[in-house]
Amino acid sequence: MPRVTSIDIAKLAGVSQATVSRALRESPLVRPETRRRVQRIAKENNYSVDSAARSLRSGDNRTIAMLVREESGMDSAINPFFTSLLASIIRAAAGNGYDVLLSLQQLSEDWIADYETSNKAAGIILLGYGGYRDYIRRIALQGGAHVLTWGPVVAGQPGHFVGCDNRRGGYLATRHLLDLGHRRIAFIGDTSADCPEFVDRHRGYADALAEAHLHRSDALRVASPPSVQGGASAVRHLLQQRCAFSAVFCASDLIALGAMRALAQAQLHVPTKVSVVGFDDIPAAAHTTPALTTIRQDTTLAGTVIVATLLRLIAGEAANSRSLEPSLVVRESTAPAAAAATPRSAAV
Amino acid sequence: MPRVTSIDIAKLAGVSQATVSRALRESPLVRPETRRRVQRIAKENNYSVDSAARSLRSGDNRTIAMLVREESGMDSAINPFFTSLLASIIRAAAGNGYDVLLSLQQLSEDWIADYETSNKAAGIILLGYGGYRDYIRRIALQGGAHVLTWGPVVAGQPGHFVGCDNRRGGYLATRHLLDLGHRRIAFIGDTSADCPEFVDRHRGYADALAEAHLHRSDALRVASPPSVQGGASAVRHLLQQRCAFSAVFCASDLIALGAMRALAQAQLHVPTKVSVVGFDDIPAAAHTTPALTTIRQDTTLAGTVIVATLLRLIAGEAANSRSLEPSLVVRESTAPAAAAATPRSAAV
DNA sequence: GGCGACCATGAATACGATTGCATTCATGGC
DNA sequence: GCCATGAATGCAATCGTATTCATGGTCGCC
Repeated sequence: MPRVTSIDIAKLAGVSQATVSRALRESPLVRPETRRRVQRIAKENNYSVDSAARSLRSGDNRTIAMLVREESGMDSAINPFFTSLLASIIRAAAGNGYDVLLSLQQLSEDWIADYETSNKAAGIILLGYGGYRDYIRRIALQGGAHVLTWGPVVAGQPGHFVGCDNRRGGYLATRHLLDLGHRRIAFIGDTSADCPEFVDRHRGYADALAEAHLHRSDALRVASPPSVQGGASAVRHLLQQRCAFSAVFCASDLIALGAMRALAQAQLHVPTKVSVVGFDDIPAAAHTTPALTTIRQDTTLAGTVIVATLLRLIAGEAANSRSLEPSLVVRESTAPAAAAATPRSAAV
Repeated sequence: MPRVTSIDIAKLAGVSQATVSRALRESPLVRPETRRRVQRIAKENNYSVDSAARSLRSGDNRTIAMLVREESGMDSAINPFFTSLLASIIRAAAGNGYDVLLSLQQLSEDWIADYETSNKAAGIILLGYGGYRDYIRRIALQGGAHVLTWGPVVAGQPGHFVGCDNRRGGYLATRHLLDLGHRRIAFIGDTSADCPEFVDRHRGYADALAEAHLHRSDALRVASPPSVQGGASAVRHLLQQRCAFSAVFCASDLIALGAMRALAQAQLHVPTKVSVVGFDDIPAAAHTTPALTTIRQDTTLAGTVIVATLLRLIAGEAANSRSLEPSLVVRESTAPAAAAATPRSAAV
């Protein structure tokens, strides 16, 4: 069956096609009575404006594209933190009348062209591309596209960013452990440039240690991919090294989940023997046993800010990068340090 | 800056706009040499075809819309099983040259119109709408839209479905527990019409019990929302009732997570005191302590089948609903029944 | 050498809506 | 009684691309 067009509606309503268009866009130019009649007839005939035609003619596009980086090593699942963020972004976008196009393809030289240049989307959100500074810088300097990246805000860096204040988060986590009396606090997470978030979290960790006049030991710092497996093997590594520690700050909740699992397998009870703090506050964090103490990133707020900032960019207005404040959520995985019991003695 | 159009490229290449269009679409009508030159110039000038114009003129649309139902009670997170499915669908769609528009809005009378009638998408995938049979039936009978629903396949039901054979899954789970010697096996999950998946899983459970000539006790069946909290309170309820059981079949992994948590809190060790089986095989299932034995739904396959079926629908070809085979994944949360130790005696 | 076949290209049009401009009609002021 | 005013509507020109039809040139073949 052929598509119903505004011309058909015009005929049925006994008005011109122009009037139909105006009536459906709530234009004050058309008499309220006429407007309602046209709208009624349109609805009765199951008509709705062709978005391609509208977009072509009016030149405005009501969709934004979102590119989520796939952890190559991970099983096909999307990082749960991104899932929350993604949901919140979609909601915020919908609230502003925007649709969201979701893609998981690798960020490539052509990606921007494929989406914004081809007018599929009015703007682009990048999730998980914190490590692609150079690429993002190039795009930003080249101009022409509206790109917003979720990631650390660095002064002077070209491009637009919304992210969490990871350094502050790392500080809060470590400070919490220090306040509980812990002195030998391990840090698990990859601090290579691939993930600048983790670098900042480690900085916050170092800040807190320095503030407490504690020496930071390299033996207590274990690189790890941001996955459950990564966290588990990092803890195993730590135990093998027979390196004493009473607390672990994990650079992400997934790592923390793995760490808790490995600790349990080594008969090191959390939190009595070892305290664990994560980062992100993914939904699962509240449901582990024991429930995970962690640094919360408010994804609802983040989604709102991300969308608001991107829309400002699209509208051609000035938009600042913005760093969001994380907060400490104390649950069951942390407890005061027991003076005597060091993991070394407890470890097999 | 004004948009670069195919006319600009035509001028630069010294050919007509028609030739540009043809060259970029790899038309054999244009001489290979010319084609390459045009493509080069297009790339150099950062040009790409305006998708709105292309879609309007050619009448074909390369995006599909995906509507994911939000569990109203849940914290804003998307059900992790749907997350996996969603990722797999996006990948399959991309493999076929389709973009995916993701929406979380409530399914409403206008939703179809908003998306397919307005030509935003060529087809629609519904996730989590298994309970909306009536609505889906109406849409199917009304025709005009290409809708594919993830959910149980029911013979004679209008509309197109791809889903898991939940009854078979329920059977496999229960059968596994029976094989381990369990006789008092609880079922946790909502079996109201809201979630036909769960109804079928319960049927499979009943099948297995009947096959083993066991009497099915209503006391062992606890309704529960499909969430971690739901699973936890269901187990607490069961324990309060002082109803003996040595195994639990949970209608979803999230429920199972909650169940395991509640059992741990009640000092009932899994799997030595109580065995637990879940359903879905979400990523977290492999990382719990103990790791969860569960019924796997192959999301990668599901995504492929969903997209393939929908594309067939869009192409106007006949497409059958299809039921996918689930499989049992044995991990650590199930063990042979200990003849003596019934939870009743162990419960506080 | 002439004629049709064929290949590569260009000119022109249509997709369906938005919107500037023209038009109509009623009204009111002088 | 006539023109200026303004509200409501219609006309027609776009938006950028795909595609049909026409055209010019090349080639093969008798």
